[in-house]
Amino acid sequence: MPKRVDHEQRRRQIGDALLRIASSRGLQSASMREVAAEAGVSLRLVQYYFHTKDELLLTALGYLGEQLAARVEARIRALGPVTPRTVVVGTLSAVLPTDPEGHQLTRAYTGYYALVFSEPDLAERHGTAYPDKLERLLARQLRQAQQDGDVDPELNCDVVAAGLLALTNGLGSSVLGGQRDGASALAILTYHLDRLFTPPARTG
Amino acid sequence: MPKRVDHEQRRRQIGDALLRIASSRGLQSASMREVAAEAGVSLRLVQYYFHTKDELLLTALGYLGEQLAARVEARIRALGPVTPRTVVVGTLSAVLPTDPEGHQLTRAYTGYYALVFSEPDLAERHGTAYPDKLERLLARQLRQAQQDGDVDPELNCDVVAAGLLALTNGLGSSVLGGQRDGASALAILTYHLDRLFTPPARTG
DNA sequence: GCTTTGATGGTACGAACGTATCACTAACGC
DNA sequence: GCGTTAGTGATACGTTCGTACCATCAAAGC
Repeated sequence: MPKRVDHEQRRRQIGDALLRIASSRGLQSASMREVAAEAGVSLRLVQYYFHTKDELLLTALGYLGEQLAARVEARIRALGPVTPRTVVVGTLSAVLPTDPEGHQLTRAYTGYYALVFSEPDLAERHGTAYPDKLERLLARQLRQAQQDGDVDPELNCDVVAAGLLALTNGLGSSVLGGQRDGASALAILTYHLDRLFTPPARTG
Repeated sequence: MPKRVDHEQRRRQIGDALLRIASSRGLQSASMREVAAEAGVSLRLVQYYFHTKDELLLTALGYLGEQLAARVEARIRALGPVTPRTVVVGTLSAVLPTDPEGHQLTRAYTGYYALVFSEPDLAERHGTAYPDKLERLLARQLRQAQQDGDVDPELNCDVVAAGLLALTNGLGSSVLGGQRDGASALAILTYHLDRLFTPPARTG
């Protein structure tokens, strides 16, 4: 055997190069040759570690998911004590492209989202359950907040959670589309979250 | 001169073929050859009426905008008397993929949205002001509703309008992604609109 | 009636893509 | 120490793309 190279490290290096391209020039500019150049390796190397392009795309998508999960977790922890409100705010604000990392994540995810339309079978080989899980987590936190008296008990948590996630995704799209910047998107999200987490002022 | 053909009609025929492909197989499957086949004409014809592919894409995007505007207008009229509420509900529900036409529109728009990431100069040659105009229209209607006493006067209409549009776009994306169907997306939108258009129950 | 010109068909060209093939290098097993 | 094999390089193949080129046909102008 030859040089004994760490395969996982090499795969990460190449997968990260793909994600970098996806967030800068767009995912569909991420050809095998472009990825190889970005990673500083030869085209053959990319083929060697990923037998096909679909395998590369799927693997990189996995890395992207890990990145996002770590970002969400870091956000929540940075918000101090873990309460339903901090979990919801942290999760949603982490998804928003408010900083370069968020921008990169959103851009890459959008690229994958668009890719599914042309290659629907790609989604089947990858658990698309991620948004569903996020939605259920948000709904659970909202129900807890209701019990804590921080959210109007008459609200339908499932519907509100779905709405919050859709709102955040829509805001992210508008930022990527250049319609507004990350700060104002975050302000809009915060406005709605503040309204949500204020108990109904029944005394006027 | 030869057959004296109606150019505008031919351009529509070809542009509509592109939009059909965009909503069925995805916009990036809409090659010049595919469009020609879908329109039932030769590749040369497509080149004749659209000197370049960008011109075809831009023209078809214009047709798409007209289609959406007509749909929005029809929705509002179908809701009966023109009030701020019917305008807001009609506009947002028209954008949602609740029926085949809405599905087609959303799919095509999503394709264009994704295209802008790889060809940013394409957006510059096309007034991207459409979402902004929609947002301002919604904000105006909300302010009117506030004056009519149908909406909490303490709400920030600009922020709420932006939120509603983002919510609707996010819901549309989730439908296209197969996460939920158009009916439940409409239910979520309606839930939030109902909450918005109910004056604050200050009397409990 | 011939010529000009708008409309159309067929096909070729160069580039980029994903993938496959062939050749070579260097380290480990025995 | 030498053959086996993991790792790497260069390049070729077939396809698809946008676009360009050449030929043809038919209607209008004089």
